[in-house]
Amino acid sequence: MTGINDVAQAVGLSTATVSRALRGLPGVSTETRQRIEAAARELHYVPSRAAAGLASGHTHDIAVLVPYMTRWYFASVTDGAASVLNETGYGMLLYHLAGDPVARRRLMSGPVLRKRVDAVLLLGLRPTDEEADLLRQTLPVGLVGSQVSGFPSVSIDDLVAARQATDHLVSLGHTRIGYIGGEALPGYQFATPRERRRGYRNGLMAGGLRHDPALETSGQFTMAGGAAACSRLLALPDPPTAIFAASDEMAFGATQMARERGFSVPGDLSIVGIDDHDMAEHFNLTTVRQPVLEMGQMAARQLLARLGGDTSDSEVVVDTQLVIRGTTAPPAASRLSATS
Amino acid sequence: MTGINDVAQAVGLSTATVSRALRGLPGVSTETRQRIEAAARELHYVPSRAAAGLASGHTHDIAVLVPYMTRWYFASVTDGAASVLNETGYGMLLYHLAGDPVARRRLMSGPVLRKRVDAVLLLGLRPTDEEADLLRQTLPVGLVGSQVSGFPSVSIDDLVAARQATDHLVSLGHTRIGYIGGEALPGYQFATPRERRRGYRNGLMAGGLRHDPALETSGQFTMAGGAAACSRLLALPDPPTAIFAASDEMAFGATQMARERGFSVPGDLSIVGIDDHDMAEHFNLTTVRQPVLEMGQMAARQLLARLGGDTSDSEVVVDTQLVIRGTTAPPAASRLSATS
DNA sequence: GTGAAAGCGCTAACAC
DNA sequence: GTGTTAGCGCTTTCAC
Repeated sequence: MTGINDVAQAVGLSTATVSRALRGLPGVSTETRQRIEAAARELHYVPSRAAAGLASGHTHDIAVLVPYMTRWYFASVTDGAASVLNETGYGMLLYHLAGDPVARRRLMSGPVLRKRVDAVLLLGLRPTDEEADLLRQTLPVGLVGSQVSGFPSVSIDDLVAARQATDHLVSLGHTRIGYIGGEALPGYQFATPRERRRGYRNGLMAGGLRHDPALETSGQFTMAGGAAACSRLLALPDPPTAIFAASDEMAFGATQMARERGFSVPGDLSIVGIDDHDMAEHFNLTTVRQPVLEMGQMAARQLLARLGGDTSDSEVVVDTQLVIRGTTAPPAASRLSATS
Repeated sequence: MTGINDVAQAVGLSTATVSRALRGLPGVSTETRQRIEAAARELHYVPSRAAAGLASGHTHDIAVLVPYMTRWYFASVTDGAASVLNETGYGMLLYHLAGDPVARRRLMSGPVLRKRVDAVLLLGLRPTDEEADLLRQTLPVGLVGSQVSGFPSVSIDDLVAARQATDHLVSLGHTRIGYIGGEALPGYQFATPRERRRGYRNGLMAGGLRHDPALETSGQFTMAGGAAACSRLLALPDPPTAIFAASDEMAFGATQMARERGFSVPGDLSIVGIDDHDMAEHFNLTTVRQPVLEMGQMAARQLLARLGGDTSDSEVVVDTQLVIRGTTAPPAASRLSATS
């Protein structure tokens, strides 16, 4: 394996100059720099990360911690982050923080990550206060999908997004609007499920509608869960004419289940989701779009900027947008009265 | 940050002994080992990977290269690999080899990876002959989803899987069987699309059926693509009574499209996929199951075994299994004649 | 603008 | 069973 020494000898300069030249540091004449770059390319020189890291204290790696790997949202954010990290020469170490709280504690508790990466990106996960304190002192941390003061983050306003969905249904004239939500992973306090439910309730209130607890159900953020939840709602004595599902995957399940039960969507039942999932267009689903891939990219850039010395503590809240497709319409009753 | 020296001083031993003890190497008395472990824990000692790597030549990191991050198959394999890697103390460096062939070349071409990781896992990707030669000489390489002689791999037999699906339809009595396939990413020669199509054709032949090129179409391995492909097939003058889709995601799209067009599934049209996707049960889809998560785990273990000195060159082919659910049935015609 | 030299924090021979 | 001693291949002062 060719090392920095080989390059230095090839051009008849010191390793110090080669190091500076190759990293784009100032204090190297243009001509020298070019000679060095040429030689490095010629020799297929690739610096050793271990050596560079040991000497400089920087690993050029970023850890990304995810609670789920196969859910579209997390895979997409990860994808976005990976693209900018890889482009800028950073490695992305991916950790799946599944059920195991021991692993989480070990990872989150300072030294492990500190010795391994330059920064951490938490997707969806909300650090506990204790973890927040620990991390804050050891590493730059970025959040996606949740906001914690003192940490840079990229997220949507879940309350607003839920309002956009609910308001849409209200404005169509629906008065019995069901909700399919879900719980945070035990031990992982996402704020998202809570906020979206709050948005739903606020939306009802703003529309002058009564909040009926029977219309609130859980779909566990999965398609099958959404279907089951929809099934329960439709079996109610006085079923809803519209459903707001807190994620597109649940909305897909709900839509399909409704049709399977003989309900027309949106004829008998309107359904709106959140995400604008890859498959949402295919399902012709009305939803509230969040730019997931871009959020991953932004978060990565934000973190890199921090590593570059930027100290601005930005908590970016990106806009969500109602995308009206074919699963929402005025309730049957109002259409009848409109035509009568 | 506490280093190995601090631990050594705390117990009054040399760093060499501490290093041996903490890595579980032989030649340390049990009592000493325990004292060292206690001290290390007490001091929250975490070894520096950079230093260890520089000294030993091992990074304890594994690179995982994927062509798509958000597709269920790849996310699941990655998930499986991550779980075993993380458990064993290895880091998983994830690289998204999207469209960019330059990035691919750079990564695949020896030194970059060699200086960075102990081994590489290629998901779905098939190295070109040139890449294969380069990689073989620099690093242990594992493959998932494709087989290349000389590399350990974990895959299914795509030909067999496709036969299982096709044979199922044939045995139900279908004689006009459509195929929804797809192409490999340009520049990424997966064998999978080709093999599955071959299995389809072989299955027809084995069933004594004529192969009609008009019944073969592409769904690009996406749900929307599968829907479009189904639409095309159903618009044919003499449409198929059954469709084999080379992936569940395409099968989902096809199923939904068929129903949207007023076809009953499986009444008028049977549909079978491959994968046993998370959502397959929800769609009640008949499919050929491959144990995706487990394949990721196996591949990771295989690679770790290699790093541990195991030289057996195993090309594991895991069994696939027909899972009969509710989207396949005998063709309408045969049922009519059966009751008449 | 360039070079010399001292580490970074471990591991691996080799000695005892 | 344990200690000593060289490095691993870079980066980083500090000189010049």
